[in-house]
Amino acid sequence: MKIRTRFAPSPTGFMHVGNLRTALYEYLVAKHEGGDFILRIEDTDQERFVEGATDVIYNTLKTAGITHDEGPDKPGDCGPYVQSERLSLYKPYAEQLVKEGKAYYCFCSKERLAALRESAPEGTVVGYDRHCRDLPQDEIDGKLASGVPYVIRQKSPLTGESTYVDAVYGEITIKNEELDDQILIKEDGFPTYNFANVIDDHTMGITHVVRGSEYLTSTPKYNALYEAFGWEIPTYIHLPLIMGKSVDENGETVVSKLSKRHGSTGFFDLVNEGFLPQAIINYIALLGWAPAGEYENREIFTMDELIRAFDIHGISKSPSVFDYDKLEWMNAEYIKAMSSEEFLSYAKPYYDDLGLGSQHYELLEEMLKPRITRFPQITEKLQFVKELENYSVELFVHKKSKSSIESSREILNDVIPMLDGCSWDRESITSLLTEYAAAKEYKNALVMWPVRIAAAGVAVTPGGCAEVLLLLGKEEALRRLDLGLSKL
RNA sequence: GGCCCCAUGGUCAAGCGGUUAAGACGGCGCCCUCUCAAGGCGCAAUCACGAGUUCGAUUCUCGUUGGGGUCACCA
Repeated sequence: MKIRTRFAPSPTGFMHVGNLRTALYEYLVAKHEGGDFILRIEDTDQERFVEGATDVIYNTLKTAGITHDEGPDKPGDCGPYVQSERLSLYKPYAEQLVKEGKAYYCFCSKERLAALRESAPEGTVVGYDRHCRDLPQDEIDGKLASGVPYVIRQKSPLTGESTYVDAVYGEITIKNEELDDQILIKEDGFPTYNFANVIDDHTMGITHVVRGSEYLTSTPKYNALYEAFGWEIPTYIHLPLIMGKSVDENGETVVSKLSKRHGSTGFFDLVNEGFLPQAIINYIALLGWAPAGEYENREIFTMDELIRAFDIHGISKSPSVFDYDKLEWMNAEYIKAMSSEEFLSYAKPYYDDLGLGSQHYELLEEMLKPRITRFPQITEKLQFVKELENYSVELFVHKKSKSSIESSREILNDVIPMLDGCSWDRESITSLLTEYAAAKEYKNALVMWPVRIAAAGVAVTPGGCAEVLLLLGKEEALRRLDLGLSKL
């Protein structure tokens, strides 16, 4: 049987990396077995409609490289793929259950339910008291006829226990008394998420339900529905949650479900900060899953490799903490592996902003590739090219290279006229400086340091002395060197 | 609070009765070096605790502790 999985986000206008990872695993589970991956939009909550939110979903999947086989924008045999367009479909199913005595009309007002909850003893939580579960038929008919608002509730078993097998967590058993008579159809006639989910998954032929572990305890309710209809229960693959780490007001480190307070958690937030979509995907693929066999210990994966290597048995059961440092490292790995063309395509906007032309591209790539972990860092790393800081003369003093004010003065004084007559290429500049050092019996460091400092005006530059001079151009470089000498 | 799940270094994690308990990120040190990186080499750091089972437990069972999840006319 062909495997079919689905990603069923609700359009909130924001794609959390946790949701993205779920989508990724759903995609991988299907594709590893040559199955289909379906996109379904769950928008039954009328109060939460967000304009343009579905576009965020499409764009995320597209830039993440997760392509669905069927969806609102890719018609298949199970459409429509938007729940709000399937509304007429759900109620008949619920009514069928009512007829069969597996569900019932409930006329309890929201006020009554709220009061019920409030009456619960301190520290406890109570569910619905099943007030309408066994109403006399004539009372039901009367209320229906006079138009009393109602919801349809599922009749959950009152005793015993329900067991199912999850592909990653194994056997899960829940006492039936823990199960509420969940609402299937809301007062507005719309299905609840749980109900629509089951109907859709079944009618769309979903074979493997992949979702977060927060559904572990409510799954028996889903199964009760499948059983009520006599449908085959899908394979469940529950995923461990993604956590974030933060420090509370007492300085204690606390771990909790990943949220905004842990930093950027939206896919596009991360992209805007300079994280590459492939790196993000690669990183989250490894958050909660470990490859085995020939792929064991491998860290860098293309999507095709992920598809080949993915295996349900490698999915972890315990929650994992999102580690921005590791993501950063991985992003750098992707940058280092880029071709020159690709690197340039990402870097060019920053070069343009700094006024660095194409004659510098090769040198810039060499300088930047091992030094940036995200492209936006280019601006800061090369700020010295754009403007010379009003630096302090103390910068010329460097203990390790033995550079001092005096030595710097002498060296700049000697070297400036020489550079003035020097051909402006890396080879020439480097040999001029090293030969000067050799002639004076100075360490290279002693002469390179002051030249670089005078040219850049900052202690840290992404490259050496010659590279800095080259980026500046002869005229500007000499102007800065003269300025530096005048400070000494 | 009831119920469910989880538990290997700071983090991601391999392990699936007998191992010197992998690897990666991060940290630290050394090398390289004009700064910062990158790269190379190396170091520190883990089986939460307590009972069992067993010739032998990180591994199996139970309990404790800790963490997470869940108890909506939200999805």
